[in-house]
Amino acid sequence: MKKPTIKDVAKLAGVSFKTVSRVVNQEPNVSEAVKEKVLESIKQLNYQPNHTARVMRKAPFSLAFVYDNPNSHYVIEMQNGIISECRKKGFELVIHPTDSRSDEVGNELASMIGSNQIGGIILTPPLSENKELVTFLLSKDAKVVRILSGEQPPDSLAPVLHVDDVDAGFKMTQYLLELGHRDIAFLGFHASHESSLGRVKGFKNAHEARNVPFDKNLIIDGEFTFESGMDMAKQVLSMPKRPTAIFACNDEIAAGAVFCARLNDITVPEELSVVGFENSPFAMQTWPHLTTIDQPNFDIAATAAAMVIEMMKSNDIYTVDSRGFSLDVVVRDSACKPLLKSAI
Amino acid sequence: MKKPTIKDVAKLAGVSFKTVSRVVNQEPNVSEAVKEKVLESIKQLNYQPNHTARVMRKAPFSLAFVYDNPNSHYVIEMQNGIISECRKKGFELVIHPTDSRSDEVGNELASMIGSNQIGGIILTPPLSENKELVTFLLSKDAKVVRILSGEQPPDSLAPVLHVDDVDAGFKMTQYLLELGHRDIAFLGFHASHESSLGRVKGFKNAHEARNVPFDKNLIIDGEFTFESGMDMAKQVLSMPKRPTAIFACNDEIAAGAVFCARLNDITVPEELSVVGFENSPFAMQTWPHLTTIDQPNFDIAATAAAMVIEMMKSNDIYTVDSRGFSLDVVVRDSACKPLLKSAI
DNA sequence: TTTTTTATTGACAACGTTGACATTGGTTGA
DNA sequence: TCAACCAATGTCAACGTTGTCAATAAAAAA
Repeated sequence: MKKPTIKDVAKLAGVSFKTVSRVVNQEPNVSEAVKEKVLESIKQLNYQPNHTARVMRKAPFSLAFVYDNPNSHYVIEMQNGIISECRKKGFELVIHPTDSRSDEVGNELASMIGSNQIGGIILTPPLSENKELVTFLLSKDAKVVRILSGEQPPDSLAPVLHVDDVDAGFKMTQYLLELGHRDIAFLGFHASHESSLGRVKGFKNAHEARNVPFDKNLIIDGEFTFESGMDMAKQVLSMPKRPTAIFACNDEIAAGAVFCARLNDITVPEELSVVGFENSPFAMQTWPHLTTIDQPNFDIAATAAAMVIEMMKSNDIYTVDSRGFSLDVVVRDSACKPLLKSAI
Repeated sequence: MKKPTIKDVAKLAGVSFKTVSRVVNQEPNVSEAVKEKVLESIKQLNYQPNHTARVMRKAPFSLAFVYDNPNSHYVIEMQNGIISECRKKGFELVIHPTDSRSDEVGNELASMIGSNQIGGIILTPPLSENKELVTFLLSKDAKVVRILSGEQPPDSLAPVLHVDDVDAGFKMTQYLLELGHRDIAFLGFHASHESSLGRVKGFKNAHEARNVPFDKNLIIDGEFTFESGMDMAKQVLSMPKRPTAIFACNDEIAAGAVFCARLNDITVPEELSVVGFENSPFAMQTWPHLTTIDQPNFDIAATAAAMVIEMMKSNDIYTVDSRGFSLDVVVRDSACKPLLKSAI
């Protein structure tokens, strides 16, 4: 009981296999009668076009999602967004986690492209920041879409889905300033991490917009992890003039900061407001629930997938436009008005 | 500048394209001199075998990872394990999240198999518990490997990677009993959830093995979520005879329970020990860090992938053996000896 | 009616690879 | 010396599609 081919269908329907192909591909110029007969035979034999043969004659129907990110929540949300779009369009997704520091990324991807498996690629930070990589992939005839944080990149190599970190950092800082905080620490600055650069920039901008001076010493370097969050909070909380609020560069750092505050008998939010960034599950599993920034990862990813697919389908120079996404503050319970100084 | 084919290489090396094919596939009976010449040409042209054409002539080189699981950490660990194995063997992974309650799963997968994209399938709970589905997939000539929790299934349809929940539940309960707890609540029983059945069974067995009676009312039904964990803990903590320990069916429930205890001014672990299951990131981001059960997801997944690949390669009836994985208690800070009753 | 156009269908090659089999030339064993 | 063998290489069909172009029949225009 072998898999039926297009020829089996043709034989059963009493037409040439080319006609069947036409019906399957919904090409014009097939008479209603024949079309019906063919469809009937297809159903009867439970025929399914051989995807592989089809790819060989036409173009790849797969795209790759490339990431180097320890944050499983982020990855899954992105992945799900991409998959949902792929399903709709009949494309397949290949997952490609990688180490952005290794030189192999390019070669690995090139080999997938070269072997005709992959037609399009979705790049997330920090890989999407690597222009050399993008140029290289472009030279291999792949369609590339980048998801980028931080500031809008100046180049137009490939479409960008831009997550406006500067604006989000601004909004969040503004929120804290409006609550009355004047000494806000920023945890998780990372010079090589584009999105942290953007968030810091928004942080600074918000201060300037309100004419609130900010202390550079309150911008702390660190990783995007819980442990690092603890360390940084420790640094900040032992300062002579202890800040009244912490702007953590992501929720894990925030969770670490809350944890550290608790270890030092500092109550959150009464004595210390802590806000996060990302709206990951951690935000809801810390006490108090974290006020944070929500990032519509699913939608971003789905849009990215739609773009790549569009680019793969219309193979001409026609370029899809870049898009920006703005993020919003999700108010929960980890930030409130600061206590009066005298009360501390 | 088109992609070079095997014929281009052949022309350059001055041999027939079949010989090139032999070199590429490392077949025997090629003289050293010729082999060297061909390899040289391959390098020079940067030739890459066309994966698609290869699949068409031989068998699929892709396998699918099918899951229906809201837990991103679990999914990513599994996924990474599978991918790492796929990389080694030159296989490609297709991710297939799905809704286990829908009837479409079978059809979706059948369509991937039928179209020659997928040769093997890795099924996780609860899909792996669905014998009908497994039988159906088997009938479509797919290689299937199941990852199952709970008790060893009696059938031998397809190889199983069995996670020994009963044993793990036993170990954890034993740990609590040894600490001196006698009133232990079990949060997160779910009749349709195989692994919860296994964990409860281990829970009961441990009590019986030590001749400790247990109260059936302390086994609470609920979902595997933070919110549900809070609800269940609330139920249990308001009982007249409040338990001294909580065995949560996963870390999220445990985190919810800890949270709930805190809301009720019950200190963990002094007044209430709470243990989790899974060793997810949440376990380290709750205060105190959760004592929990570690599940080697990466290894399990990698083994599963190795099995499917083995089955795909050796296409005969030769069956890969099922395997069991035992889990261990990770002792952290959320459980300790119970206070004397008089002290409560 | 005859010619031209158009819609429908089919024959055949091509995609890039591997499998089955044929050919060549050299080595072995009687 | 010659048959038998074997290693090395080549020829050609096949995999299941789609693209190109030709052939037919029907409809429209002359």
